[in-house]
Amino acid sequence: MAKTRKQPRPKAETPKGFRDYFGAEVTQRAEMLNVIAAVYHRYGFDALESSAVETVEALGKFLPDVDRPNEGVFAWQEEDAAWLALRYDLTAPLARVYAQHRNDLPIPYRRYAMGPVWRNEKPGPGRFRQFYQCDADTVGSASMAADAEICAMLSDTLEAVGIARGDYVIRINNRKVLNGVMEVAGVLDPSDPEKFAHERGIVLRAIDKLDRLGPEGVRALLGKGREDESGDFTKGAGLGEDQVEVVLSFVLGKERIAEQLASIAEPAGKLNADWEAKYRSISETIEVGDRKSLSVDNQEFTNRLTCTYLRSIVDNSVVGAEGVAELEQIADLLAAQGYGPDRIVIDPSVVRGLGYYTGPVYEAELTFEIFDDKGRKRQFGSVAGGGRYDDLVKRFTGQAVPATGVSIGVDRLLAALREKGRITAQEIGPVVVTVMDRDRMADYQAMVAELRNAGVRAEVYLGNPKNFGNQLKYADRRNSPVAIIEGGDEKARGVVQIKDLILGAQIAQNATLEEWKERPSQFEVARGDLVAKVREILVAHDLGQA
RNA sequence: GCCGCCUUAGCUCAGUUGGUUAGAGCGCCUGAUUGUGGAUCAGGAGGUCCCUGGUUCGAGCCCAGGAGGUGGUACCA
Repeated sequence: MAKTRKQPRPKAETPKGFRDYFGAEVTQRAEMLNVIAAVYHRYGFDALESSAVETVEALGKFLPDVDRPNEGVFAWQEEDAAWLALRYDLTAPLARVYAQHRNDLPIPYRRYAMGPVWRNEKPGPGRFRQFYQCDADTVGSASMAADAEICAMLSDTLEAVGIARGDYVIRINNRKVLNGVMEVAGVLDPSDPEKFAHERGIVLRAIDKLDRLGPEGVRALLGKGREDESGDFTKGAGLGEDQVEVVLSFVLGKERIAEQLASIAEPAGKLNADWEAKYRSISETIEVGDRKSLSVDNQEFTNRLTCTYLRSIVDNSVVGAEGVAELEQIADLLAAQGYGPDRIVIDPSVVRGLGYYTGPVYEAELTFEIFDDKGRKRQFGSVAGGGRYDDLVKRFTGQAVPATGVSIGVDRLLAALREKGRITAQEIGPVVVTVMDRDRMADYQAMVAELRNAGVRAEVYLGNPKNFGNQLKYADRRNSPVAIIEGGDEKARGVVQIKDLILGAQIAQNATLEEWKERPSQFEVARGDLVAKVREILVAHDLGQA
């Protein structure tokens, strides 16, 4: 016989950056998507499910001067030479859908969308190449009310999925204010927008890193550059000291205001008298840094204060002043609905993705502390973000269409809730009906059918029934709450044994072998009472409805 | 992309100046118990020491290159 060449076995592995999701991970995500969608829907947004594949052209991801798409997208070339790609977010597809169907869609068009997106990037801890997003956007409204509404909705959504008020904060900034600051700092010339574009990029990225690098790190990046611990040098924006100071006074606005509140003896020279009078009155009644202790009136005041402060910086810039006015509008609209700075706060250090945003930008951050396996403190970054992008649809239609929206990173949010202990990845298994007599399988199937009809998750043990112990081990591994036993004995007497596995585990914690062998967690009931007893146990463990 | 660290059993990790047959804990399997999971006890299986080459009488250990992982940094529509 000819030797058949052994084919090398394929290695069973998930490609790097991807992962498999099991049991509770899948159901919990689906549940979370439902909760989020329900809030979006309640706010008047319509569902939209668009194609997962887009033309690279529609995504706008062709590299400049090259006929190849941007790395970072999963793309491939069709035989007719067209490039297709997996979507990398849900916003670009929305712009395409809106442009394509605009004659049939209401204006404004409000839609929500959810699903996986793909990015061909270096994966990191908690960063995958496929992940779920859940977006809501309003296309065709330039009103700040649209932006304020998105922020309010984001707040509601986070609380709906189980993030307690005070465990998160939504921070708002405005790209126009940022541009105003750039103008004042001399890195943006309104008459020549292209000039200093490179420097502005560095400045924006530097601001984005305030969290990680601190004020001094940002200062270095704004100036000559910064060397990190590994000796790697990052070139800075090369700003002069005065310029750096302007940007920093902006970015650190939140802290500066707090400082000023703390020391009434050192009022800020730049701020006007009106402001001083107000802050004098509130600084006597609040603990600085403890936002929760502010009364509602004063909370509202915090955002006003920030606006006043920002205006003092960008006073000489037209777009800057416009941006501040927009922020004020949003803050007022939110305050009128009762969303104060304990939930939504104006924070000049928010920059966000830099790309297509043209006005207000928002970011939701979780504020509770979590610890990793090694006990180190870790911070959860942002779990949601968004903003106004008034130019995205224009790429298709040539007409400016204002739009604003938000995107929630569902997987990160889930991970956060798990780490917080709000939900456990452990899934409760089904009730397991054990098989004592192989030829009475029909009896066992009948039991399981009764349980299922009563709405109880249940299954018959389908493995090799020879070793009875293994059946209970199986139930244990499945994290089953209850096991059912009906041997010849019980059958003859018309009863069944019902084993409360959760109670059993609890008893075993500190029971002797003898006590355990007594089987205090096992109950004998009449065959007819099977379903009732099982439900009773489930209810006792808070696992089912009565 | 750049810099550092790491790679030994399913998992977490020991492993002496380079020396015979490479270890532990946990997990897994079997039995004590063919009708009782998680406890206890006894036993057992499980290894390309990341790969390739080099030095050496001899390499898990030393050297070179490569791969993979990880941390930092950069980029991220």
